Amino acid sequence: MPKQHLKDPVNKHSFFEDVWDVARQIPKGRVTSYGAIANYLGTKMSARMVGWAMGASVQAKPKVPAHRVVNRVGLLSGKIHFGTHDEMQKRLEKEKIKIENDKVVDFVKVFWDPAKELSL
DNA sequence: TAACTGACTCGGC
DNA sequence: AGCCGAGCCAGTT
Repeated sequence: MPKQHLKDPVNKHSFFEDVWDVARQIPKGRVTSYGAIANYLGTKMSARMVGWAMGASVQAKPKVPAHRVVNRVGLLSGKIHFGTHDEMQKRLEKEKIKIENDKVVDFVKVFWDPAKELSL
């Protein structure tokens, strides 16, 4: 993870802020994918950076619901980055999102696409 | 400085 | 239907 450099990516408008801004708009009880966010930002090929930005979301001032962001198949690929591998699942279940075998049940139903929801 | 890695995704075989 | 390789951006080694 990035050390505290002189210029904090948090205060600086960057790709991170955009990702976090979108992630913060994810409705409760819904989830989205890294690719969906990347696509909304216009960099669909860089879905990796979205996930990487999520890793940096811990330093985001307004907390970012990173637990609502999963990979394209609804797999909780980033659960290990929540301290304990149960944290992400617990948070999702708290929002009435069922998790089965580290996957989001009814992923299609709870899926929230920023490119469609926010471009209205 | 160059090479590797990663909370991803898509297309080809 | 499942496995493999390529592209992406930034930070780390």
